[in-house]
Amino acid sequence: MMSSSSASSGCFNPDCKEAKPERLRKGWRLRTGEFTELCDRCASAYEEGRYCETFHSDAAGWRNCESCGKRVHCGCIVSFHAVVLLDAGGVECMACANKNFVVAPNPVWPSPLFLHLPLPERLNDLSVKNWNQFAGPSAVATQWHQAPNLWNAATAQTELHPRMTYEIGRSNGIDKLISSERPSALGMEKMKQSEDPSERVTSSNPKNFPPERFANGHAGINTAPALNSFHREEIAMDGLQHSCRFAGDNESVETKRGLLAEPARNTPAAGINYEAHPSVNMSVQSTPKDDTLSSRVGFGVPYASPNETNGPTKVSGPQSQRQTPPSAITKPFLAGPHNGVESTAETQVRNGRPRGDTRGRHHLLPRYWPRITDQELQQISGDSNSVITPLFEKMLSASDAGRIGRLVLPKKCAEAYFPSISQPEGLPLKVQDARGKEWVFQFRFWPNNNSRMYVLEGVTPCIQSMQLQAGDTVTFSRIDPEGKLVMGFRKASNVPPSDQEMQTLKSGNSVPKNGEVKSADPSIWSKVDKSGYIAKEVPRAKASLSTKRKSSTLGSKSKRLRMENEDLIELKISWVEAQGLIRPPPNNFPNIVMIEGQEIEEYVEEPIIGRPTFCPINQVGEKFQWVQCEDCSKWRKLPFDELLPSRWTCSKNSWDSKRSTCSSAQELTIEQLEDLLSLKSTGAPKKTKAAKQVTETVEASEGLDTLANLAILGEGEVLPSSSQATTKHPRHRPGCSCIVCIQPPSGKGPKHKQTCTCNVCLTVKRRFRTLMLRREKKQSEKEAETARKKQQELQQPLKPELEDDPPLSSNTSNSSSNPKHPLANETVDEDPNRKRPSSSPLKGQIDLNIQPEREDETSPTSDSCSVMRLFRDATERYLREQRLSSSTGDRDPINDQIEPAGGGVAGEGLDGVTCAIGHLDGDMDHPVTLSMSMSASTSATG
DNA sequence: GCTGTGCATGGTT
DNA sequence: GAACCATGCACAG
Repeated sequence: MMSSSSASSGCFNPDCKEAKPERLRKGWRLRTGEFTELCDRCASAYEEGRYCETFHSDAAGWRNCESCGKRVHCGCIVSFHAVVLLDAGGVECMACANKNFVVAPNPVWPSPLFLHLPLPERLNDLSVKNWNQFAGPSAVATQWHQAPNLWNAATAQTELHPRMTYEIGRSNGIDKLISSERPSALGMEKMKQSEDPSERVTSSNPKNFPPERFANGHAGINTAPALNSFHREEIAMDGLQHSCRFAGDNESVETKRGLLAEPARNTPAAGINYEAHPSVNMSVQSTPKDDTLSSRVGFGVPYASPNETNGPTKVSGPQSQRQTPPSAITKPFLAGPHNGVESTAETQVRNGRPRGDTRGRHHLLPRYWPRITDQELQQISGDSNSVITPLFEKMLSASDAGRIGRLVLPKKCAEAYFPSISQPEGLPLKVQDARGKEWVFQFRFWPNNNSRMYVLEGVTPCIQSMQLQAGDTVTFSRIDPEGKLVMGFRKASNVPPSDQEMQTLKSGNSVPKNGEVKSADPSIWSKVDKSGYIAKEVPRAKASLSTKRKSSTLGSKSKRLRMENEDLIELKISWVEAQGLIRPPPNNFPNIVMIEGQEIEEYVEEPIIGRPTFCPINQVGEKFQWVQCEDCSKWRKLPFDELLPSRWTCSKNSWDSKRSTCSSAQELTIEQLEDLLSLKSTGAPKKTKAAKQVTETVEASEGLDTLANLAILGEGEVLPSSSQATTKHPRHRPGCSCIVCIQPPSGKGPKHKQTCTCNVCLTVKRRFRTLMLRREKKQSEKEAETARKKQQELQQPLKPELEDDPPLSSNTSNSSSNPKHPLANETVDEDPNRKRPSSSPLKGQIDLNIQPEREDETSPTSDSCSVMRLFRDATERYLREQRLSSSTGDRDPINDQIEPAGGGVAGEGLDGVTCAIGHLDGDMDHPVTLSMSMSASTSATG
């Protein structure tokens, strides 16, 4: 093909005989970005779609439309947009493609409308993105080296086959919208007349989709999952042409702007974007001048069918494309070496930076593929006409969600979708949240192992405002035409399982393991990941599975995700909660079976997984239930007999229209909430027969009680578990008041003071009192007598250092043989490797900031044993505290109440443990039996 | 002693 | 085995 320059004085068409046309008209755009100049005759032929039959009639590449049989040329750039490559091979003319697409939307089909755009328009429309993210002046000077990457960003989404599959499957997906909006069999002329045919293709708001939308159009494309790889190829090629156009000419930026999409002009920082756009950096060298796009574009997956070897692009086979990760399709010309065509040298030149920099080479890991839903798109875009281009997502780690305020960005994502930064200081980056609020983060990196570690700093306010926690997912999208970065989020409970995770489910990793709870319906198996957290709801499977996936590969040396005691606490809670979640189907009553001492309800029919509620009875004997909104965590009052879905939100509150939105105030006061929470231990959910039957002992270890107990028992000591909110139990809900969640990572953050009156503290304190009173009530005379004797023995001062290994020599000596000395037994059972911090600074007080410490050796396969040990440890600590308290005389009234029964307390606590985990000794008065049992467990565990 | 920062470490992919 | 990345941790303010 001739270069445009060669045609500067004559018709670009080499077959044109008219050497000196009177005037030249613009034809198709060249890869350099310029337009061909054609004589009137050729231009008319081009515009009327007769160019190929006029000038290429003898050329190769003619084929017949599979539908109408019409002879169509598909062997040149001119005809490129007039045909569609079929999945099964062959081609269709655009008219037929339109018809067929409407009749039977092919999710992997291109947008005929888009393809119908006259090439120049398409080229224009597919202009580079305007990124106007920079918040500071420094940003102005910063170039977005990522033209390819941006293209990737733009096109990647459509390559996300998992996402595509997901969206296509949606009944209200955009593909549906597309097909419904797409006029049938629009002729080329009609299409040409369309102000913006693309809007019918891509706009989620077709009626008012501004024409410029498509100008930044990959976003729109991205929201149209039905667009197939062919479409993407078009985009990619056009993108290439665009890039080449910028690279190939020396026009000023202003001139370039003229060729760029209009909308950017409307954006305040458009200049920045254009100027900074990496396209400018691209080199002519990257634009070979072949006639066949495919040969130059070099799609990563060469999948031309034999029938299409003479086709214009050799880029059919969208199936294979769909199987490629996000960047695959654009990578060939955008990102470098993966296409097998583009040389490293080319890439280096093109990107204007050393190839050592891996920018653009973003084979994003699947876990970063955005799985944004329509709902989320809607959430982000609101009612505006914005087009969202999901870029990537990331599940928040504990570090990300912690108070440090640093969100670690996946390197490839950062390099692909964020501006290029050369200095570690990085750039301020404006990011808009889903509510439209704009945040400015510092996008920067740290050198790390000859690489970079990208972070967004200062995200804490944003994270907090979105009430995000570890395990939740943030999504980064670009909103067009503004070109803004948008940070959406998805709570862990809303995460649809990814393909990967579904596969994980199917794989051996999904084999129910210890602690896994299974409902009758395998599809809604509740999961206990290694964190011990049971996925209470089906949609929560992802987070759980994700964690599980991580955990599944953990070696025994993994300290990060090793099952820790806090998880075990949760495991315990979850068992009970799981009972409460599962409800028998209507008119069915479960059988109670004993499995390892634990009462399990056995359902003949599938149980119902419902949302746990609290069902108190008010003063007039009226029963109702309280349920917590999944989204806002507010409690709503509902009729008692309503069976609620596992995911219940305020919007489903049809019983109280005043409180049917999350914005409406909570009916409960804090005090009432306390009562409500406490009710959980006494009132229990509707069901939980097992919990009812084991009453107090289970109560003592149930849910918040457990936490309260541990907090109490720890009394300032550090439990052998980390309290860091890590990804290992990422699915605490907003407002979760567990000890884990109220403690920021690394133990940093505000501590709860003893005088703190927050819900958590109040509840813990109140539970403490309740439990202590309860225990006191249960003590028998004999126990009391025994305890008093023991107490007398314990009156001897304890050396602080001996706390790590309680001496009790008199007991230790006979602990193994004397079942009447549980404390001694515990001493023997003490794990010598267990790290014990020094004594608590809060003697005799409730340490609300209890920070469990990691257990050094915990077998993931011995959950129940570990639970036992955990409780044993907790009890043990409590006893030690009691002893200290006794010896120092620093007693609080509550402790005094139970002090005489130190052993009894231990026994009861242990009994509680026993009961909870199914090692019923049957004799609550003989904790020693339990202790021995624990000993065995511990040894087995260790 | 707390917090923020920057880098190091080591588990995971 | 390299790259990635979650987290640890030393250090400075």
